[in-house]
Amino acid sequence: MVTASRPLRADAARNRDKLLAAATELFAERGLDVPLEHIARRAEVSIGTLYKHFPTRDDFVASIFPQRLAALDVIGEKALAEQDPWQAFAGYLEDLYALQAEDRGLNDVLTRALPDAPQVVAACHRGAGHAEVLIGRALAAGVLRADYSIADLATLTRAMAQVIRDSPDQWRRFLSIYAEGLRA
Amino acid sequence: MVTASRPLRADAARNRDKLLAAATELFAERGLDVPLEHIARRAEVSIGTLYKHFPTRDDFVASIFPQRLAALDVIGEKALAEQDPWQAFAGYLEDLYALQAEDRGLNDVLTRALPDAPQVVAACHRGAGHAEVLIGRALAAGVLRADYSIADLATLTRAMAQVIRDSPDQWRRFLSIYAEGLRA
DNA sequence: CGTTAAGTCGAGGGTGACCTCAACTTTTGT
DNA sequence: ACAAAAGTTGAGGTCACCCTCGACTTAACG
Repeated sequence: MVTASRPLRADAARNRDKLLAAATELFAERGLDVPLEHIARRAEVSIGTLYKHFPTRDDFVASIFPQRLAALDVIGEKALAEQDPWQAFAGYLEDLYALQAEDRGLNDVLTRALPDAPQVVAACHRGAGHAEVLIGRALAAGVLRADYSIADLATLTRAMAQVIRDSPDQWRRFLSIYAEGLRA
Repeated sequence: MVTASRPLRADAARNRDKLLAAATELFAERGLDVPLEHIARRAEVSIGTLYKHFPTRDDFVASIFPQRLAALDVIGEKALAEQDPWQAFAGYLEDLYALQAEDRGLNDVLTRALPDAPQVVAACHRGAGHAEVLIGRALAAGVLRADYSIADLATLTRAMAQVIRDSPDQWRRFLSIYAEGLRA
């Protein structure tokens, strides 16, 4: 079912872009819960227009985060390229949380129940896939505590989300302490 | 300035107790943000009566948490009585977060900006005092990483608050991993 | 140009939380 | 028993957010 609807009218395309830009900024600054009215205001567009283009909050998420989540793949590939299994895993964590720290919206996406946007879900699954390989390698090399699993990483991610929110200058230290506890 | 106001009328005292009971339950179940209307409803009292007795949310907190926070002193004393410095510190953490896990309201109190209730603030300071001694002892014994400080414990507490909320059955595991990273 | 489909606008209705206050009810003290 | 003081009540005002819809505006195309 190809949705080959007529292209947007010029003014509509412009407004859509302004909305997307505003939402991108505000999600990053304030998180996913920012009031939609704020987005409309920053885009200099009426609330009605916002709803025309993006009927639900998830429509914004679905339009914004797939490309943002591409960064997940980048750091995943980077980590897979690293030979030392511990360095690969630890570096991945560092990079992952650096991303979260930069973008409050990403922090929310990775923490809360996923929005029902297939592309977002897919990107997260790919990310989890990378993590699983990295954990597997580190386990095989005997450098990671033997009972570590992807579920622990999910827990850590939520914990880090909180730490990043509360004390953006402390998360690296917190992570490094935790990571010490991880070595075999 | 002694506020020797006349004692409460019988019905008023009864309502005050019902409100306190309801608030205690709901804070523990749902956290500090529970709507005041819910408290009134559970107490079977009108919203106006609630505001008569407790004009602000902090008035509830101030009436409820000092005794709840006495538990902090108990686990603090218990830890100070333990001879092995590592065991004392690690046991304290375990006990502290067990308290948090039992009571969503306590979790909130320990995590968020403190309510401006002097008794609550005082209890938290006493708790921090205990922790400071325990950290000092462990450092002196060389069993705790040399740069650990009370600020790290504050960070950990916020992280644990999140972990407890998201995965109440995982926090012990998470804590034990972190604690591994703490040993000297 | 003029028609018209597409798009924009914002007032306004809905919800849930906060808080107040004037009218009513109950306790208390004499 | 009664008056005054104390307490209770809930309707309703405020606010912030959600979302809709009918009247207006404008780009697109012949």
